[in-house]
Amino acid sequence: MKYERKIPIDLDCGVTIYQIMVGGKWKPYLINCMNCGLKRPSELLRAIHGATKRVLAQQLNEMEQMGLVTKRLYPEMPPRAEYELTETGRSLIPIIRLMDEWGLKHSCLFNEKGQYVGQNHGG
Amino acid sequence: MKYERKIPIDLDCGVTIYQIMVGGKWKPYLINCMNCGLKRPSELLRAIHGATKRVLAQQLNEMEQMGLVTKRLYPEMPPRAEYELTETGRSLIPIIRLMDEWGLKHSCLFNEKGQYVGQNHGG
DNA sequence: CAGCATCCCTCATGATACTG
DNA sequence: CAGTATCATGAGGGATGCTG
Repeated sequence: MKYERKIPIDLDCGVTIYQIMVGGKWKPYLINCMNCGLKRPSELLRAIHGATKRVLAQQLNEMEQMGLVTKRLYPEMPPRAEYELTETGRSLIPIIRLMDEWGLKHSCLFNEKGQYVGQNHGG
Repeated sequence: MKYERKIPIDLDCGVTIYQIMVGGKWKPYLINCMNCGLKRPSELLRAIHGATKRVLAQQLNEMEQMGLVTKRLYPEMPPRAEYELTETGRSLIPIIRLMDEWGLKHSCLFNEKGQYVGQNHGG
């Protein structure tokens, strides 16, 4: 098994489990993108601005090992791959949806450069 | 040079905002702990196993700047401080609760050492 | 197009010590 | 007890190149 933890985790704490399984920087975005069905890596790469194909592939691998996504590889040329959320993966959608909603509700605290400005009703 | 602050953040993506504001390793735990009311740093330190007071203080500072907690410092000796969730901070509780529930539901995928084992080979 | 290996930088965090 | 500065580290992930 490739996925090992050096530090023993606290199994009583669901947040810890969650962070291990969905903690990667891009996993929420990946889950979001795959919400609407099968996705190819190139699609995901285009959709998720700022990520490289290396990280996406890596995180997709982790998610596959964790049982969050399934992978289908077609033996064609050029190759084609498709990823899809498993039921477990889909069960994360509501959480990520909440996160997204919460974030959007507070996006007014940031300026166009993405810097935190706090209350910006000053004019 | 080549490595600049990668963030211009995507304000259209709530997940990004969320990760900026609540992305620290210990912030969910802190929020959880403060759910039941005022908390002193020493309490939080005892409650959150594995964290050092340095990180907790740091993340509490960030959370205060972000408007997630308020801090009350008593000019006593020895000093006393109390942290409390703001309304914004409390609005995160449902999300963290969901994360916790989700994680607990899948904690069976890990063994006692916190290593991922996939299918739980029962008892 | 998909996947992996390599190099190496950055950042958050851990450890420790000091101040008030 | 609370808070901060300093130093060390290691894991994540950005950039690039090769393979089929």
